[in-house]
Amino acid sequence: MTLVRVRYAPSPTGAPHIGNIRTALFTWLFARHHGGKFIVRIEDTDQAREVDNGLELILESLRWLGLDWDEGPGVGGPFGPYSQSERLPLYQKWAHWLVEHSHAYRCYCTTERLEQMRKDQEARKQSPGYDRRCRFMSDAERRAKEQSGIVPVIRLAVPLSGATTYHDLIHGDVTFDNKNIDDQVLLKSDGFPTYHLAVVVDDHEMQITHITRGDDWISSGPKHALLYRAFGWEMPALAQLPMTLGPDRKKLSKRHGSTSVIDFREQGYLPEAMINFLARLGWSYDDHTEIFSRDELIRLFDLDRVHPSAAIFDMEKLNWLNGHYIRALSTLELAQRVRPFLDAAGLEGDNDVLLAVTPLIQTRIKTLKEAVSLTDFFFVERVEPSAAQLLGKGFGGRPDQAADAIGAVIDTLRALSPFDAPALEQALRALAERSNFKTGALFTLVREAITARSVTPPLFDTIAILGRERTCARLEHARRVLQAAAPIQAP
RNA sequence: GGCCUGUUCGUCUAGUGGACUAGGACGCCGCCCUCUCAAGGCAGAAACAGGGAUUCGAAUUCCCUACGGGCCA
Repeated sequence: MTLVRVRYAPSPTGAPHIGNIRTALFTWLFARHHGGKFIVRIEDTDQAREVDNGLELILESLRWLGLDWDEGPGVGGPFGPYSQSERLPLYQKWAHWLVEHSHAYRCYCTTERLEQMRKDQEARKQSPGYDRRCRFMSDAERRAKEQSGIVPVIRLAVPLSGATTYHDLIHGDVTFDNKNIDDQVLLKSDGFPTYHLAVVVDDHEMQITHITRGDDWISSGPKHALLYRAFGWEMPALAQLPMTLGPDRKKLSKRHGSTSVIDFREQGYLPEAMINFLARLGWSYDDHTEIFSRDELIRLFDLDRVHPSAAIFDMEKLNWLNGHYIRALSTLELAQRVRPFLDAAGLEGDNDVLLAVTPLIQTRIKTLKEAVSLTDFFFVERVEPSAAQLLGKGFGGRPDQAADAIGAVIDTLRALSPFDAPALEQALRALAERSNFKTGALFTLVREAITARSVTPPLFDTIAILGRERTCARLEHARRVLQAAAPIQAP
């Protein structure tokens, strides 16, 4: 069995989106499962669409997910260079080889002529495609064109009849009538190859054994099959993987909000959750397993269990998985991963406080970023609940009563020892009973007073971590807010 | 528009002619737990796109239609 060699071949046109990176994941898993090589090749021949830091965004995405590459940018390898822009002479050589062997020809048509042709075809409701005017030129005509200074493009000479079939590991045999295949441009007049030429030459030169790509390339397959045949090269196995669609069933794009992998990192998703989620989008192992570690995926993944139809990106399921992986972390690990998000929010978290708070939020957050809104009140000096917030439903029309309740809580806390969660719970429940407050109402009041939020970690743990002094200071402040809101008492 | 491709609960999927009263997961609904919110436990609703054909028997094979998607402009 020959060594598996597969490649991920992105264009540096921006941060890779989730569908694109899933193809990378499937490719990487396939390589690792079979003990083969995973190669990254940069398809940067379309200079117009390139983005400045495009390459860095690609590598950053791969690194974050832990998809390491054996050959490519930064690591080199025996088949370099790994950027197509550095391989132009190679494409030119093979393009001319094709012309010499009559599998391709020079085309001198101007863009104006091609546009006119296209318009005519449209007007006549014909399917668009090059009309092959330059394919059957006499040598004299050709020489005249050359002498007039026109720089030709090189086009593939597609057989005029018959059909081309290629095999796809996901879709089976795919057949196209040759009459429906365009005489595709292979080499542009500026000497740059088109995708079709470059991908075939590179995959062959780099000894790729399996081509993996999105199935939006299905209709380009015959051109590639024809090229392999013309060159006399063996075509690699082909697996055209299903697309990822947005909730509206359209090809995933920026229109669907944050779709780049980097965005997900910034929103607080874990790479292990992302990998698990992406792997299960279009692939399954059996009828019940949902959670897969990276090692399990490497062991179990193969192309034969990839589903052929497109999959819709399901944010809810990602959230669930992310929550699952967050819950599986140790306290220390979770605290370490949360820290950068606190920093980004401008909260200087005391380390001991963070470590104490982390277990309280572990089952309550689905993303690391959510830790910020759930814990920020621990890391600021004071909070500012409004009177309306404090009163809530429990003390609806009675600010005076609420203020008295807070006073009683302060007295209780001042006298309490030890100042820990069980003691706090016991004392405050006793207070509620003796003062005829509903526990829910009292606890909600205290919660709002010390956090200015209606959703928080468990109250007694929160108070214990906040400490007696800060808790009482916040309660005093809340009492003043309530007193200010209370109607003037009759003398 | 032409060509190609796909179609099992809302979503991701299991299913390769009889074990299917179609299984699991997310989500949803209800109950339990409960200081809020989660997590957790239990229970529930929810799908073979439609029509033909093959077969004793079809989610599973074939054909047609419909719909979705992609590519070419």
